[in-house]
Amino acid sequence: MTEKILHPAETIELELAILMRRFLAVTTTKKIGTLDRSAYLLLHQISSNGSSGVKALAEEFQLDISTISRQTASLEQKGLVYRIPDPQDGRAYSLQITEIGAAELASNKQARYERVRELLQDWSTEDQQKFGELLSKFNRIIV
Amino acid sequence: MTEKILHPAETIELELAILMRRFLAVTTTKKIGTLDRSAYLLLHQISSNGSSGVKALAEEFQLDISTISRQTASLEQKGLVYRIPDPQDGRAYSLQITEIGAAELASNKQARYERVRELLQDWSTEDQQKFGELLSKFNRIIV
DNA sequence: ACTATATATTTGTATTATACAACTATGTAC
DNA sequence: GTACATAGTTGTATAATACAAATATATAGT
Repeated sequence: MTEKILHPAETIELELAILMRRFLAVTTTKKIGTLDRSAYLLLHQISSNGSSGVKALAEEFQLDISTISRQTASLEQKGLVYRIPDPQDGRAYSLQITEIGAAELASNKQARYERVRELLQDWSTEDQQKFGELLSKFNRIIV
Repeated sequence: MTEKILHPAETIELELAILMRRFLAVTTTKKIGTLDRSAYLLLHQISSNGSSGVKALAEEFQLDISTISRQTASLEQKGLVYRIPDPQDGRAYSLQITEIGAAELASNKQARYERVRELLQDWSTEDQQKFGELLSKFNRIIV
């Protein structure tokens, strides 16, 4: 078996594709917790970066405004967020997390965290730290 | 701003979710090359791990057999793979990549690779290598 | 050899996440 | 005040998926 030696970027490209596939499969079927992918990140964003409107969220996640509009409507309908009309602009409003929303987010975060921690149990602390760092760094460049 | 200090696994959990979101957005809209996510990985798998049937591919990717069945049918219809009936079993067959398929795969791989290389241009070689390594390692544990 | 069961694959149907386009309501500029 | 711009919603289409039903072939038990 003559394994071709890959340039790091080739490895990363392929492994990213594989990671996507796996992760997508997992989060589509056996979803961890009660929040789906979009709900989890929306709540996280609203919770940690303060309230914001549909447009800003759409930009943050690079999704269509209509998509975010539906997703936030769903969150609102479930009582996880509520809207505050923008006093300056009658068309706009901003979203804030409710107590229930914050609790849901926290418990989901915990469940996901534990799942990852379990997966990483055999990794050295250095590798865990480095992986976190590099992922963050990578996320900041793929705008 | 009192930033909470995160355990590495918490960072990784969150950054993975963000990565998914971004990557998904990118590969859904501005798709690189002519192959979609599933086609790219299917071709890669068939090309590098030899021919296999729908069932094996479904297991590999943890997707439903019906999903793979449609995806491979689409690949076949585009002339990227062809089927060989299994001589032992009249129900089964295996898939092999065609010349066109191999060419498509190679050019897509190249385009994706270049995109990643561009993104990583400011990273040190060590970080690139380490990131590739850790991604591979992580992929192997999220079965 | 016959019948029941298991297996590989396909096809039908529903769901979900998404984008784009059309629409509504409100704001801004000339 | 009229025209244009903007925030958000709703209608519609598409793609990827899962689950269930169907088809064809294989295997096991009698």
